[in-house]
Amino acid sequence: MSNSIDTRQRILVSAWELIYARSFSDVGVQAICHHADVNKGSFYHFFRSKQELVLAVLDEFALDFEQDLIGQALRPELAPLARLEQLSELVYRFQQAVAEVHGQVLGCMFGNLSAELSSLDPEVRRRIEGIFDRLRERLAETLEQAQADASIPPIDSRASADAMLAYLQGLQLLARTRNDPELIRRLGPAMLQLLIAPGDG
Amino acid sequence: MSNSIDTRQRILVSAWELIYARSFSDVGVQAICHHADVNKGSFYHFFRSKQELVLAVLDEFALDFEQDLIGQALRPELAPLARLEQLSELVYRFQQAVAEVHGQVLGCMFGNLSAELSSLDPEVRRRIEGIFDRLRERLAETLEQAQADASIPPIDSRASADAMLAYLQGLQLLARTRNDPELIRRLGPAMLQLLIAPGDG
DNA sequence: CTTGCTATTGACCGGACGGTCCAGTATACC
DNA sequence: GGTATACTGGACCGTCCGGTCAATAGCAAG
Repeated sequence: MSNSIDTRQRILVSAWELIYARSFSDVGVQAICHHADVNKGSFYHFFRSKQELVLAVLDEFALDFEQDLIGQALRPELAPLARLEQLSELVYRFQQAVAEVHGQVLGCMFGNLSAELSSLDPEVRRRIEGIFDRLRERLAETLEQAQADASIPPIDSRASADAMLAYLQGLQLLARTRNDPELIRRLGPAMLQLLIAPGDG
Repeated sequence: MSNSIDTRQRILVSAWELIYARSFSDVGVQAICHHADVNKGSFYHFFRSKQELVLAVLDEFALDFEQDLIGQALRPELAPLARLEQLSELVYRFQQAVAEVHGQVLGCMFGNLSAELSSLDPEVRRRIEGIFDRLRERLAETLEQAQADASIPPIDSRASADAMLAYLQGLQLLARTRNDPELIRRLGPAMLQLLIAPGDG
């Protein structure tokens, strides 16, 4: 039992690592099993299909991801705007570390999967949409707090959060395309300029 | 001879359409041939491999893409900032039209391919990097003209162009993930707020 | 009419794919 | 101990993959 949970977890971690480094289509079930030191029969004991696996991977690591984000950037003890600066810095450091390990900037796992699979698998698309929605809400809360203490003028916080989310995604995609994490360091802070005036939404 | 050029072109167009609607990995050579009404042997007469095909597709449609962009948005008769607004509007209209035809927002072909293949095929990554670089230069020129007529304060035009490019990519990716083209219409214009001060680059 | 090149056909290849099956093993509860 | 259940091992399946090949057709030049 304790071993079986571990097996399932090893599969999830292996899938995450391989798919992030390559792509969903490029990584076969066989390769995931081999990397996790598990047999195919076990794989299909825990997951009905490859598509169900990727859904489980998304659920699993979206949680970790949000925890990291809240723990390291969106910390309540920081001033609201400082949290956003910290977020951009965190994205940079993460991409930079990934690039050192893999020899390639890999961008955002969720963004990559969305680009690859959104038009092929509606369920995958919806999961990633959910992840982005929750992140948007966190950003919007932060922006509302910044408005409350008058650090920024009144804005449409949801729209602004969307703009910032899009910008961060775009930066990571561009950094991946250029294979240059420094782009994020230089341009990330401009995220704070993406405040959207309220009204016409 | 005239027929053979046509065959090659049909393959390119089919590949473009299918890969854009699905993904590179999901579309087989067989499917492309069938869609183009061409035999596999002919395919491999014109292209050494599937990877060479995708490079040819990128070269072919990057040109069309730039022509469209210059013809419809970056028109010299418009004021510099109006060109940028037009660009965002053009992106919106394109994604909206695609969504109507396909029933799904598909985002930017180049961004999608970069997300899927950048870590798998360095040559593909480099091509898309080149496409983005040329677009960046166009944006930077426009921003310099806006500075020249004092529409905007002095900025780092290359950095600002990168930021705007990233933002547009991010918007398209988010629109794809949400399957909602209206996001681009609402948030696109904020692109103009992404001016990066000169100096610390 | 022949030569030579380009374009086309479609059968064919080995291998990898996602997925199935089931016998065997470990574990937990009675 | 017995028995149900969760898990593992690994052979096996049909299908599709990217890619090859030899034969052929079309055509221009001599």
